[in-house]
Amino acid sequence: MTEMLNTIKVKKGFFNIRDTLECGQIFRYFQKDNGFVVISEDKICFAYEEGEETIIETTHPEYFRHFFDLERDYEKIYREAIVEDNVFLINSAKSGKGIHILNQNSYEMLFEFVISQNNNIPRIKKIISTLCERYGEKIHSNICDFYRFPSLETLKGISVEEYMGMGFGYRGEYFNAISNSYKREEEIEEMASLDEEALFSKLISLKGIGPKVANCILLFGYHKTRSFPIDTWMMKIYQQDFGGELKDNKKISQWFIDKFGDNSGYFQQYMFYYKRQKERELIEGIK
DNA sequence: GTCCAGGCGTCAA
DNA sequence: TTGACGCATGGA
Repeated sequence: MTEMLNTIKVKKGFFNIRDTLECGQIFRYFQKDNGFVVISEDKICFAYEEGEETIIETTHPEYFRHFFDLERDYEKIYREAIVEDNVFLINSAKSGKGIHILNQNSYEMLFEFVISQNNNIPRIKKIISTLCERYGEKIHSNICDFYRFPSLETLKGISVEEYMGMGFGYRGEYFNAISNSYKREEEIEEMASLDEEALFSKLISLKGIGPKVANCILLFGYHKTRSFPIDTWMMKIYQQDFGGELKDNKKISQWFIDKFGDNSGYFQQYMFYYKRQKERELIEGIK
């Protein structure tokens, strides 16, 4: 059942595929040849740059047009960032203006970001791909065969020991507890109708989800942009580049949301990515 | 070997 | 309410 590969073409000005994928919002992608393979639900695409355009090849063009958030005016967001009164934000926006916030599956985001806590990105990706290969449905496609993220029913059947065997560490307990606290996978999708506050409190009531992970799920799983994840990197930014003195992560997050409103999530992502890039450059410079 | 990672739960004070 | 601590694991 091979279907036709369709092609989406996007102007590169305010869409950069590498920055969008590498800015820490997605774990299910990898480099191949001159581009990137991206997996979501039971769908896959291959994206690469050619001249002034980004080309996305897929049998599900409508899905990935929305997935990459191509309908939104990112130039507007960028323009609103560069008139803010903070030089670090302005530099971040100039550097990362091609970042889009993806529209990912909220069920997958919820579980994947539980793995992210106190963990590094390469390792998060590795754990997720092991989980999918071992327990996910195999999907065939013209781009390459891949494995779907395991269903809720499947997750319920995985023991803590099996999670440990995949490198989950103590997060295995959380997967066990959270998967058993839902009856149907759709319950997680359906929470999209809640407002930020209600959704946030539902999420942090789950074992293993605190304010940081909840904010990531709000932003990356539900596209609620009035959210602002505070991790170790954003804490550095808050202290070093905004002169912040609050200690409580929840309060710091709220402080940024009060400042940036509906742009919070986008600006957060510009800055997170930029800070990590600068750090890497610094390390490269020392070598 | 040591430090740290897109933190959180627990338990004292 | 806040602060300290332990937690599994592997990347750098």
